[in-house]
Formats: sequence, structure tokens, C-alpha cells
Amino acid sequence: MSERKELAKTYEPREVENRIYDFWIKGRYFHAQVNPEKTPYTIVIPPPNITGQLHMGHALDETFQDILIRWRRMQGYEALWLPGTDHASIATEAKIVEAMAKEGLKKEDIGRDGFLERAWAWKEQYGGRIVEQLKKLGSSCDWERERFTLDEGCSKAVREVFVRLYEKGLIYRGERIVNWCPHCHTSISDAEVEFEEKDAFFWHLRYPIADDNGNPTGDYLILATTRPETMLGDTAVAVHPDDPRYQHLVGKNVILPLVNKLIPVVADTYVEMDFGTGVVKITPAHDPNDFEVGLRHNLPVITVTDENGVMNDLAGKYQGQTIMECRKNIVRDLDDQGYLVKTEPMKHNVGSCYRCHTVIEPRVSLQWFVKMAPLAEPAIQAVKNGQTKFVPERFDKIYFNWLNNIRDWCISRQLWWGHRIPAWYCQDCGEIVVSRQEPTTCPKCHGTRLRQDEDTLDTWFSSALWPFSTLGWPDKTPELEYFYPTNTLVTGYDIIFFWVARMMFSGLEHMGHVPFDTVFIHGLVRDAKGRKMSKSLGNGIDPLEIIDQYGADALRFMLATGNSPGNDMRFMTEKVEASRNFANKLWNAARFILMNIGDRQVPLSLPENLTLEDKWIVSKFNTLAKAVTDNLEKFELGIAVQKLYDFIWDQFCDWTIELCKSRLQGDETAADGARRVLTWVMTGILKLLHPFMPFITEEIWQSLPHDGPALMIAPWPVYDDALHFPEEEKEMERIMEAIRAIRNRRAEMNVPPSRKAQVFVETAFTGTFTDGAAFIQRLASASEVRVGQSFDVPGAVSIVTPDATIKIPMDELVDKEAERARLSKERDNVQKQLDGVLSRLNNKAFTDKAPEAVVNGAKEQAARLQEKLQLLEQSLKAL
RNA sequence: GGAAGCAUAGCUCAGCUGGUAGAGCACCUGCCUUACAAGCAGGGGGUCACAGGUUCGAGCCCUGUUGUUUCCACCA
Repeated sequence: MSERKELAKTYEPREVENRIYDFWIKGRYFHAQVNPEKTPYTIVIPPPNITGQLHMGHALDETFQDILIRWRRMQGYEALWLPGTDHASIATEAKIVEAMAKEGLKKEDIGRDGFLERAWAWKEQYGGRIVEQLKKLGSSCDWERERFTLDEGCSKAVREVFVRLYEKGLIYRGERIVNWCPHCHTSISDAEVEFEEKDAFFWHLRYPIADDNGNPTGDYLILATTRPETMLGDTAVAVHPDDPRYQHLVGKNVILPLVNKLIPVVADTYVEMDFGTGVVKITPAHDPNDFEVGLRHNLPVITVTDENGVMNDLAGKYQGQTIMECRKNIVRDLDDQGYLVKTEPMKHNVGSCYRCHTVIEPRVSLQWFVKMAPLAEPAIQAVKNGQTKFVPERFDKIYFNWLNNIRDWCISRQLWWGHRIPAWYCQDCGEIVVSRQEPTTCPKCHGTRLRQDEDTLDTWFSSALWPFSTLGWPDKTPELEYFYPTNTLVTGYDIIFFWVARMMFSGLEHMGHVPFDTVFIHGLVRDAKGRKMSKSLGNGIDPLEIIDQYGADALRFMLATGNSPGNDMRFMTEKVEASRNFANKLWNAARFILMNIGDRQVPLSLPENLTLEDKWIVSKFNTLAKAVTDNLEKFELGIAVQKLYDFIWDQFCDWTIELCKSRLQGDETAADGARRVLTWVMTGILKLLHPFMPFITEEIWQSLPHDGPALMIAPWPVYDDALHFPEEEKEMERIMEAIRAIRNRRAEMNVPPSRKAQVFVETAFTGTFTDGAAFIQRLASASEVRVGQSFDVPGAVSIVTPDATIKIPMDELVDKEAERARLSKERDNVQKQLDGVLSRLNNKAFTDKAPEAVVNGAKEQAARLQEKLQLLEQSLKAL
């Protein structure tokens, strides 16, 4: 038994948490290693961005992971929670560019190397910040294995994957239309575009029809557009092939207004006859659908904007104008020249960059892509056949929907901060060399003038490899063998596309196995009004401030409470206060026990002779341990935490501790028994609560008699049939009911509780108290009601006041009529239920057709009801 | 256009395989009772959105309606 220390009068999280966390770190309790004796349980952290500050979303995510990992660790698994951070290419680069702008510098001024130097310095300065914040939460990550998406190992994995996919033909380079962010100066993937409905205009334009010689016939095609400035890049006009209105024009030309050049009328099923005029202008360079049409009809691609969102030299007199300026001018010019038919206001969905919210310009450029179809299919199958399952299950629909409709993934970014694409171009013969190592000569012409691709990879390209790159892949490390596949991935539903799906197909492709068996999805933490927390609204609540004020345990407990998987929750200070109060309650219960233990040595086992109330709380605890474990297995953290709260506050503090008080003041044998039971139950509580409130439980545990070095590695309580006392539980419930009745009477009598008394209730008692008995009046003058062990007169209640001891035969207390009515009502109800179940069981159609499990369930239920009925009958007879 | 969630006490939310509705906060009454006033004891308050259906029995399962939130797609 190790040394104990005293608990302070009040719980001071600020003092306790840092000390305890250091204690854990020093003991290396978070460290996991390859251990064939044990079963591994692994979680990899969703790596927070190095630019980030801990926000409530992280706090929720980390809390869930820590609950799971601590619980599994106590259960005896070799539990690894692997931490790390993400380099977050766009976000980080944007921040650095912003900082440089304040110094009047641009990226180009300091060059790529200079920029990267700054970026790494930034990473050193701020990358550690979020890690320190995670520690404040109590996260039991294996910090010795901390990783970074841009570290050497992860970079090696990235290159390996790129080369493999390229060699397999799954990565290609091509001129495609991509989402271009004019602010970030880079392409972004489809997943990174957010759509927002905005007010816009629908401009109806007149395109003159040309005859075979290219002269105007005098007829017009009328079409509508929301982006008139792109007409400068129009290379066709499309109609539906079956549209009788325009069939005769297919193959003819129209004259592009302002530009005055001939463009063909093509027929394509993409056009919807019913929408607008049934005529669409085709701008392959600036619209994804038009691009597809262009491919089908071999249309030229004319890009009229540059990477800054400014009209380029192909825009003629509009060159140098921004898109919005050009739009205004074009509309005016069209109107002046009679091409504008009408302007119609409309609602239109506009895509914007998820990082900077600049309007996205679809733009054709030369980029690298991952061919998705062959990768998506296995990822879909793996979830369909249950290798990986979502909790809650409904999120698999979102996952399927995305993968089923996925387009090729644009992975190249025109940024500097990130994994540089491992492709080199021979300056002599134009050969593309994709290689794990930097090549020195061109394999084709043996030239030495090789230039590496300037672009970097999408951040999510490296995040997709996180579950195995962090374990050492592509090397065959023991860690990889032992900890892969990981077990649970904990993340928000907002990140299924970005990350979960990509990890899935990456794991399957490169490891031949899904990266995790369960994806535990949680919702968002919203503000008290239900709004999303955001910087621009300024409604975010800083978890660190909450920790500072209420303690990390209170925050964690609050986040786990009343939260069901996949659903959003609201952050309310009252809920944190309630959690803080709960921590305080536990602290004080511990102080009470310690006060009564004093210097004594208290064995950690249960005493031989358990009293009724002992058996009750022990049996209740036993059930609780099973229930909490079951809930955790099913990821029902909110339910588990509620059960713990109720048990600790109601059953343990309000009843057990109160009931023990008289025994603790009694003779030594009784007091000893009480101390041992209190210690035993408290120790069990601390274990079950530890994953949720790690700091306070560890601190208390260290103060109580304990074995082992730390609570966080103490064995998880398991259900023990020898501790199941159903009869005593029932008996105790009746006594509690009696006590409530007594209290009730006293309150009704409005008697000031000036005098102290104790009420001892004979434990064989099975009734409620009568309303009018003279006894109650005497009882009412007593101050407090307490239950002791059986008194010497069977079947009686004894009241001990400072003046006298009064014993009342039980018969005088029981309102037999009321009791009989209550019991028979319940009996009838149970009988009705039993009849229902039996009639089903007697129905041959049911027993034949229903699954065996259902039939057995019904049988069990019938047995339970039968037993209940019997007990009720007995009680009725006893009356 | 497609899909999903939510609708339960004044507020915020739980409610496991269908079996007589729960918590926290707020409110009312009485208490500083030697662990705890961040507390103790007691109390009031709900046609579980609406309408059907399945069932001996529905907050829970099925269908529809209304309201609400979100995701995906997107018609130029």
C-alpha cells in the first residue's frame, strides 16, 4: 500500500491538474509499445492544424477519444493513442503570407527556400501550442510517438504512395477544369468548395445566327447566363438534339456578339429543353459542365481570366479588368449594341473557397489528379460488408453517396508549404520522371537538366495516410504489424469526405486492409443559441478559459453529458457549472471517507459480513459496472455518464454515506465494516469515472488506501455474480420508500428540525406508512431520519431521540388499504403484460416465423413477468 | 432536385431490444443536519408536433402531414 496524502478542503483543479498530468507523464503511463501478451487498441488522433488554437470542437473530439482510450487501457488492452499535427498547407501558407504582408513582403520576394524557412520557424513557434492545449484537457496521448504530417516519415510515405499510384496509372497529369481560388492562388478539390445561395442576375442575350458564308441571317438565338463575362471564351452554343425548335440549326454557326467570331451550334443532351430558352452558351474554360461538352464536341478551350481573377489578353479590350468590372462593362456593351434582351433577378448558388470564402473561378489548368473510380469501389464495399462500421450507422449513407458520385481528385496545389510533388521534367526531352528519390539524369535522353514540379500536394493527401504513415509505413515496422489496423476513429460528421473516405481507400489500397473498424461520429458544439461557433460571429467559447475557471474534468464531463452520437450539442455555462458541482460532490464524499478512515489501515476487500445497506450499494455498483461497460462498448457515452452521475450522487452520497453515519459512530466492528464498504465502493466509482474525469479521480485515489501506482492503469471493474443481491436490493428499496414517507409527513407537519433523532427501521418491513397514525406526529417532531441496522424488536420502527427511544410496531404504520390497492393495480398490469406475451408465444405463426432470438426473448420476458407476478402475489397475501 | 436528422417539462436535452415518461437548470416549500449552501429534504409542472396504421401494449416500429436544421447535387 502506497503513501497517502490529505485532500484539500476544496477541490482546486488548477493546482491538481498540472501536478497529476506531470505525474502521469513521469510514469510514462501513456506510452504504449508492441506487446504480444496484450491485445492492442489503437486510436490515431485527427491531427489538428498547426495554425490552430484549441476550440470546442477539438475539446469534444479529444474528450471522446480520451474516454475510450483510458477505458480500454484499464481493461488491459495495450492502448495506443497516437497524437500529431497537420501542416495544413493552405491555412498555414495563408497565415504566413498575411504576416509577411505586414512587413511589406511577398512570397516572391524571399523565394521558395526563404519562405519555407519562415514556415518551419512558424511551425516551431506555433505547432507546439495546440499540443500543450491538448494536454490541458488531460489527453492521454503517447507523446513519445507524436508525429507531424510533414515530418520525414510521413513525407516518405507520401512519396511512396504518389509513385505507386502513378506507376499503377491512378495518378495522372492533365489539363482539366478545376476550382480556382483567386485569393489563395491555387486549385482546390471539389470537397473544398462550399456553395452558398446568393442573389444574382440572369441575363438573356441574343446571339445572331450566321448563314453558310458567315453573314448574319437576321435571326437570333436567345440564351441566358449568370456569367456574361465568360462569353469572351465561348466556343459554341448548345441545344438539345431532340429539341424541335432548334434542330435545323445544329451544325450552323452563330456570331459571338462583341467578339464577332463564328462559333458552332452543337447538339448535346446536357442541355435541358425545359429550362430557360433551351439554348446554352458553352464556355469550356470556365464551367465544369461546359468543359465536358467541349470534350465531347472537340471544342477549343479559351481561358479569359488569369490566376488573380483578372481578364487576360484574350479578353480583348476588357483585359486588366476584374471579373466583376468586366461583367458590368460587358452587360453595358451588350445592351448598347442591342444584344441584351432582359435582365432577370434570381437566386444562384455560388461556390466559394472553404478557407478564405473567395468566390471560386472554375478554370482550366494543368494539374495532377487521382483517378477515383478504382479506389472508391473497394472503399464502398468495405463498409457494405461491415469491415468498417459507422456509429451511428446512418452516416454510411453520406459516405456512400459521396464515393458513388466522386470525380477525380485534384491533388496539386500552387503552394509552397506542403509535400512537393515528386515529379521532375527533363528540360531537354520533356520526359516526366516520377521517383521516390531525386533523379540526376533523365532515363530517356540521359540529360541532366531536370526541374522538379513546382506544386505541392493537397494537405489531405498526406492526412489520408495518417493511420499507417504514423506507424512507420512504408517500412515494415513492428508497430505497424501490431497496431494496424487501428480500432476507432473519432471525428465529426463534417469531415467524412475530407478525411474518413480518403483514409479508407488509402488504407485498402496500400495496406490491403481498412484503417479502422469503427468510425465514431459526433456532432458539432454550438453556442447557447444553437449557432455554429465561428470566428466571424465571435461566439466561440475558449475551452482553455473554461478549464481555467471550472477545471478540465468539469468541461469533459459536460461535453460527454446529454450528448448522443452524431448529434450536435449546445454549450451552456450552466451545464459546466453542474459538472463542476458534481466534481465537488465527489471530492467532498472522498473527504468524508478519509475523515473517517483517519490513520487506520483499511483493507481494500469487502468485509465478510455485509449489512443490508452494504449489500444494496455493492449490488447496485456491480450492476453499474456492467451497465457502464456495455454503454461504452456501444459508444453510448452520454448514457454511461448519466448512470455514473445518478449512482454517485443519489445512491452513494445521498443514501449510502448518510446511512453509514450512525454505524461509523457505533461500535468498532460496525464502524470498520462501514469504512471498508465505503472505501470499496468509492474505489470502484473512481475507476468507472476515471475515463470521464481523469484528474480528480486520480487525485482522490492517490489519497485513499490503494494498491498500484496510478488509478489510470488500475483494472477496470467487471461484473461479479457473487456481488449480485437482488433480494436485498428490493428490501432496501422498500426501506427507502418508508423513509421518504416519514420525511414527507414531517415536512407536511411543518415541524422545525431543531431536535435530533434517528429512526431505525426494521429491515423486514415491507409497507408504506399510514397517513393518520399517531406515530407520525411524534415522528414529525424528530429532526432527521436515519436508518440503522435491525433493531431488537422485529417488525417495528424505532425512533431514537435525545430524550427517549420509541418503538412502534410496524402494523401501526401500514395503510393496508392503500398498499393493497397499489399492489393489486401493479399485479393486474403485470398480468396483462404476461397475457400478451403468452398469447404471442402460443401463436404458432409467431413461433414458426419469428427469428429464434426474438422468440427466446419473448420466453425470457414471460419468465421475468411470471416471477414478478409471483412476488406481487406473495406481498399481497402477506398483507 | 436527392438524402438525413430533429420536434419529449418554462429552457437545454437524455430515453438501451416496444412494457405505467427522466436529468440538469429554472420555479415553489422547509432547512447552514460535523463531507458538501457548488449543499440537504420535499414539491409543482409533459395529449412525448399532428393524423392514421401494426401490436394485448407505441415517445420508441410503419405511412402520411406540418415545422425546423443539416448534407449532397445543381439548370446555363
